Amino acid sequence: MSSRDQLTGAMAELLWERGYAATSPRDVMARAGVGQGSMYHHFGGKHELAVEALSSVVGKVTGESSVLEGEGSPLERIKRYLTAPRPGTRGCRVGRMTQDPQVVADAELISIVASAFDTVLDRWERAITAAIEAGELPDTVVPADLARTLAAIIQGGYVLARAKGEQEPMDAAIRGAVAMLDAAHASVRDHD
Amino acid sequence: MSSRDQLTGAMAELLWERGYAATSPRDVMARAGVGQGSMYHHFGGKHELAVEALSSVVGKVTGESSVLEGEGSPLERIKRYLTAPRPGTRGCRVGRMTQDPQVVADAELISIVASAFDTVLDRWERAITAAIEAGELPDTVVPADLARTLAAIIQGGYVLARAKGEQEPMDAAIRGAVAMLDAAHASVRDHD
DNA sequence: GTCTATACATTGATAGAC
DNA sequence: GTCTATCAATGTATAGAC
Repeated sequence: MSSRDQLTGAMAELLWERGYAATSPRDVMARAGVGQGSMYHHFGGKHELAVEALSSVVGKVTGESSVLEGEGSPLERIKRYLTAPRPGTRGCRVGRMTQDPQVVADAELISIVASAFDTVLDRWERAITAAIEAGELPDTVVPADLARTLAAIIQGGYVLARAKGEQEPMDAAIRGAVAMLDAAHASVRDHD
Repeated sequence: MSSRDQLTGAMAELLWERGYAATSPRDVMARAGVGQGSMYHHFGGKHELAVEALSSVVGKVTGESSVLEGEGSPLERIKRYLTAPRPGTRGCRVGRMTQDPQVVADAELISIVASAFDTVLDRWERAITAAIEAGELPDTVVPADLARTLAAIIQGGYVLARAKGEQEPMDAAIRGAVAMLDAAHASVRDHD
């Protein structure tokens, strides 16, 4: 693997583990196993390296086809996506960036984060719309709203898990969400 | 106001605006309008000052009686608490700390955060239990789970709002949550 | 109690040899 | 392309005068 790839890989890991502000070029070079000159040859500096690393992470996450667009009924897909395994205490690779003041102040970095959420929210919205059309959710539900609610539950689950240093709050938040979706589903069926 | 109070106040503000790692003792002293000697006279260092400032913030937030324990039916109180104004792009004073690697690694700081969430989650849980007993939510709902779901929606709402630099994602997430609670409520009534 | 001066490590970047 | 040496600025803390 090239020095360049070693560097973006190491930066991606460190962005996840420590965030942007807390990661120094020295940390990245040490993990990548390359010298200082190598890094400043391939990249203009920390900012440029982070842009490339974060873009790569977001590309991988939003590039792969989502469970939300897979097999099964819309509500099944929604619940399957919600209950997919998520190590809560490690935090979200993308969402964690929003709490880093240096990232939010950096137009280029925050726009990568914003567009990643746009992509995910769009998938949520389409799955929810399909669920309403399939009669699995009441038509009083606004897809754009519920999309943000469900995305927030995952993001907030990470916050709760990190606050306690345990996985359980994340899992509990997801179980509660699924229970609410089931109750909403029940409220539609009863009106048939 | 004493220098000591100026310092804790300034640190509390900066913890909110920039987090712990990104706040230097120099920043705090500048905002507090005191010299260096003054700070190191009152506090052992940055850590000690942050502990006092964060404890004070958490004390104020969890000390005041919550809307969750106020007037109205349990479900009304839950919805009123959810829809209380929250400037999303500023982030949560407490929740933001969980994404700061230096805070999570600091046993004293993270325990302040954890206990703040414990307090809030306990209030959520009691209100939800009361709503179930009042027949406003289905008894299939697990209070401890839904408490974490609703707390996560607020925390995740901050993340989405900061990602976009807008208030709207937070408000949308809350509207979606209220809609789901209403749907769940409907599913109970129909079974009467 | 508060101030200024100073110390020492780390950060992010540059210079220049190979 | 990669290395080591070095730099100016900043972060955190101490010293010592008043």
